[in-house]
Amino acid sequence: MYVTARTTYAMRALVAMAAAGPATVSAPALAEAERMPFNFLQTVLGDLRRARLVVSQRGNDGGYRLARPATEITVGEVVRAMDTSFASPREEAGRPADAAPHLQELWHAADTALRWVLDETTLEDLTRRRLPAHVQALAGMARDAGGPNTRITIVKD
Amino acid sequence: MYVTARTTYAMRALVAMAAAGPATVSAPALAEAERMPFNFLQTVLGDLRRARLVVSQRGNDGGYRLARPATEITVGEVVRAMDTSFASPREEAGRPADAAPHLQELWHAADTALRWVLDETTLEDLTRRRLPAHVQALAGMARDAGGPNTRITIVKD
DNA sequence: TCTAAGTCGATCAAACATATAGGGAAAGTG
DNA sequence: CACTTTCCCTATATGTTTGATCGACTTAGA
Repeated sequence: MYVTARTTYAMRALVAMAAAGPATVSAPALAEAERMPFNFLQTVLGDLRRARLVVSQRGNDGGYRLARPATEITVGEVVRAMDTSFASPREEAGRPADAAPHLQELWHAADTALRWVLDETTLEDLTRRRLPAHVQALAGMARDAGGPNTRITIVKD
Repeated sequence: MYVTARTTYAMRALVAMAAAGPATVSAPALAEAERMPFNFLQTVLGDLRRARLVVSQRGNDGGYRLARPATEITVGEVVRAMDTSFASPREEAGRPADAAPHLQELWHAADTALRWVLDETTLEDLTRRRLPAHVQALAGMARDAGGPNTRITIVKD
């Protein structure tokens, strides 16, 4: 229940591409700018390409760029593409337990809450540094909550 | 980014205990009722005990019971106690990336959204089968969303 | 043709998730 | 006390994921 390094690397690379506009950005340039291990970043970029979130250009002056406008790529989409834990073999394990029939409903609610944030924030929002209003509000709540309580942390980066 | 089997086993066991009221429930009884692998459940119950969410009683007619009223134990608390992925070595990896300074804020918002669901639902809510209003609303959204879109699935069970 | 750059696949160690097994310790019961 | 029930702890096994590295191959442009 956390965002993996893979995913944050992917997000950072994508935001960098969004910032570069229509120009291609080479993998070495991305690794340099974001201080990511180059070889690892390459495999991440390969995943992004196969997920059709970016397109690549080989040869001299090649590199990567977004496959679609930054306004049309949501964070949720990226997370789903990168995080292999989705639809994992663990998924189909249990039948709905008799003693806790409402657990399903609760997990669905949590799922929806998460999508409410991640599927409504685009790469453009991140580059323009203007998150959707409700996302900003939630982030504000997190800041103000104060106390050093343990928390559910899907936070990463 | 999914709820582990450990956590759902824990939740199911806890809901069963909440339903049993002040009486103790033995590990074999829980394993039977919930169809969980007995040996594995034992290690889960040990974790719950060390997290002081349940208390145990040995000997004849012993077993486990909630350490506090079901109204005072939230799902978020249980998830935090069970999911070892929190505060993992992955946590401290990266400094806030230059190119994506708002990513942090976004993850915080997602975190808050999740807690908004999980920290406001208690074991009592689950046994009484009456989830908080906003949680019900979110669950409803999930049902109505319809389409066979891929989704962020922290759903498990 | 030369070469910079992306592409692909193999490999690897460490951690984690999901179990299974078994021996020991404690708390009641007869 | 002996006995049973039940919890307690630790070790082992297996498969998957994560994070990372390396090297050989292919493509596109100068």
